[in-house]
Amino acid sequence: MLSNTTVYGLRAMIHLANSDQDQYISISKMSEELKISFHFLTKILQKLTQNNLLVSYRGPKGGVRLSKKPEDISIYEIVIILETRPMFTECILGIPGCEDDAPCPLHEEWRPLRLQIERQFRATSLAHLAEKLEIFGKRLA
Amino acid sequence: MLSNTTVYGLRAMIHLANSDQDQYISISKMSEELKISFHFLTKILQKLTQNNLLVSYRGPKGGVRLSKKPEDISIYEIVIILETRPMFTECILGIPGCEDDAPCPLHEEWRPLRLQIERQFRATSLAHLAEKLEIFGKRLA
DNA sequence: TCGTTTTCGGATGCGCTTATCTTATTCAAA
DNA sequence: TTTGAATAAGATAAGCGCATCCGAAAACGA
Repeated sequence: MLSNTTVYGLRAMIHLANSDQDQYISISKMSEELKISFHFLTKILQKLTQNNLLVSYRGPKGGVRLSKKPEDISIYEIVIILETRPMFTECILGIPGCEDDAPCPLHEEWRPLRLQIERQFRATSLAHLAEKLEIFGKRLA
Repeated sequence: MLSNTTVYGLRAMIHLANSDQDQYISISKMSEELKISFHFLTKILQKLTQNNLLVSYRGPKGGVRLSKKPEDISIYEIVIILETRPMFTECILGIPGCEDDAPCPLHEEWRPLRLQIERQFRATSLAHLAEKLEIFGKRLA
């Protein structure tokens, strides 16, 4: 469903939303806590930084932090940046040009499901997920 | 969402449901009409044959045909056979051991969506899709 | 100014799915 | 019985996402 890259990015973002917003969090520390390869996580967070979801800072005491409040970041934004395929628009049979007025046989069944997934992703904020992490002790690794 | 293998398998099965059930359909002919590599399609249909969704016949006038009526084959069955990942049960954050009583932060949001996808896939038969193909002239390639 | 810490970004290697190729086997018709 | 048509199955290559590595640049502290 989601690529590894996206999954790692989501976990890292949830972790950041659950950390102190006023300081930069070191990528190496995060990679240890989330059990994600440091170099790989660096690559992923770079992409999120380039797309203005994160602010980075180099040097001692450096790291990354969220560019806006966790309430204002949806997991939809993260997925769109990290996922290479257009998962919220593509045809489930992979047929080029499949649209509402030129649909594949599965189009009518798939479209509402796809839309519902998109709505849920848009409606789910990092703050919401971080809160669950706090209250219910849910896991990221 | 679905692998290429599964997508090709689905298209071929819909095509078969839309063909004469009383004769074997040649894989080479099908590969031409669906614009799928012959050798690759062969591999996919072999797997469907091994899992008793198709019956094959070698030699002249050979090919494959559906093992039961198109009404009795759901796309769920096809996906389960061809998809390597357990897409109807796996955690969307890829966290091992994520379950109802040990959920990841996204678990509660994802579970109902996943279930709905599964229900839709179980409820959609090849006959239903083939009918659309007939009546509305929907495309497979 | 120098050394240390940390992110940045390009280059490289690995592994799995995808795709192709080749040989064997089966069956029907002439 | 021979020949050709067709699937079966294993071996092999290509492509891409995954993962790693390394040097460069930036920032801080001494």
